[in-house]
Amino acid sequence: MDKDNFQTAVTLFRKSMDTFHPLPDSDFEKLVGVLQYKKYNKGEVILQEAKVCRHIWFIINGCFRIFSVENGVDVNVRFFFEHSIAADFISLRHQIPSNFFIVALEDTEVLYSYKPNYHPILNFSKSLVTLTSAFFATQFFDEIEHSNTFKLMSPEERYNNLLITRPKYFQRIPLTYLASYLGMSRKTLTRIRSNTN
Amino acid sequence: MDKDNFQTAVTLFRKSMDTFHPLPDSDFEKLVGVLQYKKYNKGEVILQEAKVCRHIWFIINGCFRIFSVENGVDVNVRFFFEHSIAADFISLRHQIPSNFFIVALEDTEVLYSYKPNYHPILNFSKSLVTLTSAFFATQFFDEIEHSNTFKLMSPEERYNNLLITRPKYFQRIPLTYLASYLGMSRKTLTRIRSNTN
DNA sequence: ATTATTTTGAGTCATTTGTCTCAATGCCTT
DNA sequence: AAGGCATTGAGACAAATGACTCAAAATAAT
Repeated sequence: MDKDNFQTAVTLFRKSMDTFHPLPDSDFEKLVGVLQYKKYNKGEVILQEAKVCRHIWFIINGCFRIFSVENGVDVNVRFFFEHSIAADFISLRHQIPSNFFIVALEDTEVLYSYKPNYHPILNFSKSLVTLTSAFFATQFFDEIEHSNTFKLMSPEERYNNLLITRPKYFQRIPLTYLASYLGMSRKTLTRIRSNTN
Repeated sequence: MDKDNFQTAVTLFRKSMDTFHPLPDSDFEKLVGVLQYKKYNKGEVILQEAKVCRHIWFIINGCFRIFSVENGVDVNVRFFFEHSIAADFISLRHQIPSNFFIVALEDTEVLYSYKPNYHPILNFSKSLVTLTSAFFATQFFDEIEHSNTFKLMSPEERYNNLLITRPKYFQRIPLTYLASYLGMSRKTLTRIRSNTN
């Protein structure tokens, strides 16, 4: 039943938000008021390139990938797993057309919200602003670490680093997709794996 | 006179903070209360590798580079110019030893602050939290764009992209340093610039 | 279970990139 | 002005990476 799914999802959502900053019940309830529950099938398109990203998704279970198509080839720039917040953040923030597709990599359950609905709420209380700030800070630090890998590490080191820091990626993301995420061709990734294995 | 320098710097600092979020005078004054003025000479070490980053710097004029030394070679991961906020943000946030050096690339004037002094203030009012949030959001978006270049672009495209988006870098940063920032060897950068093989 | 589709590993060959090196140039200091 | 250091461009060669390809293996669909 979808109502049950929604309640379970909201519980998970709160637990996840608490890791950024614990909210008073009243603030959290305001947020919940603008959330909706939805299921996507594997392969379903969540955001189309050239469209403006107007929603934000919290993933209950499953996975999204965000990628752009360069000369007919998918270049995956990021993956979103359960308990994380997904969007094209740049398109979402500035309400400009996205350069990317977002597609479900697995059957995926989400809570999602429409920007005109949730955005005013994020500015409602100091707690909610603090939550948002902690979210962006965390994302920023992750992204620094990620972009540093391209300067500090060889392809093989990036591979080994990902194996250690994100082992889940190798269980759930096809190597073809991981290659572009690691900034190398599939051939290079295969070479690294056959030397290391 | 240093007192004049401080006042000029504070005016510039306020203008810069306003681009994130305009603060009430009382909030801004609280911030100013924990700021100090300082000049660094070109080549001066601001942060030592393995030390914890306990300060944050606002650059009035000049430039810092942040880099790590890999097998005796500097790998520059980022540059900080005037009107921007510099630190090893990860070391600063978690108060863990830094993997990087920060060194002045030019004679540089800064306002700076000690974390135990400024940190409580950033949580003092909703406006200050909003400012912080806007800062992290901006940094996050910039870092996404930057890390995407390594997946979406060839070395030559990254070079041309930087030429367009950050022309200042080419006027003030030696090519040797830019090469590592662009994730390529100096030889490759030279080849691209002379368009030979 | 059978068929279709996706994913993967690997071979060949061309291209790109890196390492090491040296000399020319430019900049800073005295 | 002269000497010293930093920066740059480039040659020679080796190593790494990518494009194209095919077949085997794994997965999904009927």
